[in-house]
Amino acid sequence: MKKKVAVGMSGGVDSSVAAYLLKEQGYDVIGVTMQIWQDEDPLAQAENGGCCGLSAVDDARRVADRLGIPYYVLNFKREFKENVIDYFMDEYMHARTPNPCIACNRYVKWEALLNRARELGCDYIATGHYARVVQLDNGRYALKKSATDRKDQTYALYNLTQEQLSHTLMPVGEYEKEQIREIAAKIGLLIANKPDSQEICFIPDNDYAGYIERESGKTFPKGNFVDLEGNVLGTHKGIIHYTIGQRKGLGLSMGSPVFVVDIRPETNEVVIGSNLDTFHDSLYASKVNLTSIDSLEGERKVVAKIRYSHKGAPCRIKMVDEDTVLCKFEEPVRAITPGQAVVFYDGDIVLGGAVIDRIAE
RNA sequence: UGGGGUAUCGCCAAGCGGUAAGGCACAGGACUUUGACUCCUGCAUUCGCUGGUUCGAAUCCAGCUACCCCAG
Repeated sequence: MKKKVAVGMSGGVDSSVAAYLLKEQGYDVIGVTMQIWQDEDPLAQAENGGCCGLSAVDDARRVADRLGIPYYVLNFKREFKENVIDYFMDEYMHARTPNPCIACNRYVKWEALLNRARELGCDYIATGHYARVVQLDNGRYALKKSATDRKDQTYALYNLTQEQLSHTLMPVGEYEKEQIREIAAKIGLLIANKPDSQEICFIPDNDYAGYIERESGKTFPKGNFVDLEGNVLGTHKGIIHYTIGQRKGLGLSMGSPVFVVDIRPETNEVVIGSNLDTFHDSLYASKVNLTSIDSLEGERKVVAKIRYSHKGAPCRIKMVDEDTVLCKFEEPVRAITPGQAVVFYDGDIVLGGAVIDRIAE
């Protein structure tokens, strides 16, 4: 009996080719698109081209027809609202910087989709991510970096559970992006040259601060920009507009570039410093999720990424209490940002990750 | 209202008679399944105002205006 797999199809190249590859590999494939957008206005939807996009359904359905697989649109609006949008807004309101894609992956693309897929009789779910899942000698399922250094999405997937990983297929992780586009073109998919998704999919105009104000109905008071000595440098637009390491949009003309080095919600201050002031060499992170190992004992040397596009930096990690890990870098890293994930790598394998709480001294 | 000084892009600032540097900010683009960072491009036909000298002035001269400092 063929194993049955539900492929999350966004209408993009990667997930479309993923469906094709799985079919070629002999799986019983069904295509599904997760309906997560909140706005029913077709005009607003047409604008949205991201991974969760709105041209998504048309494109995905066309691909499914082409591949000859069943296709369904599943409604995950509630799950997306509760686990991604609400979390996103709440983090910014607490002067932290969320990563909505990580939350979406864990709770919507995997948790919710896997449950629904099982109801449809599926053994696995699959996506078009550039990452691989492997089972290690210790029996655990781990994420492995994609075959190409140029595009690897394991960072955004670190928070998946063992249960989720054990029912996950990511065939695209074995290929280069160019190869995927070539395959798409070869099998006659119209979306072969569709641009990669980018930016926050549920905020089409990219004005996330305006979005938070509209959706929450709250306003966020102006406050002071201050330097590290406490001198007032100007007025900021409200704390939700800023993140650590930010340069643009401050409107501060200091003669040399200046950056956000801290955000203090208790005094409504945004602290400004030089580029050098954004570097620190250790951090505390909590909500630890381990993938390749059962538990983290003692100190361990790993490479850590502190944001999606970070190349990674060598460091030593150890647990300091039940759910907090201390990470000490060999060299200072730029803009350690509360709310962002820190993901630990042992070679190509994701050891685990956690959410950054604060800089450690 | 006696004397001295300064007035160049939103901010800082080169320029010193030969036809407006640069930095910051800002805008647009690239990059990017988060926010950022980074990179690329753009950004004063005009130099407080009005006259004058000169082939030619932001640069010299005169008057006016504004601000600053010292004397009051």
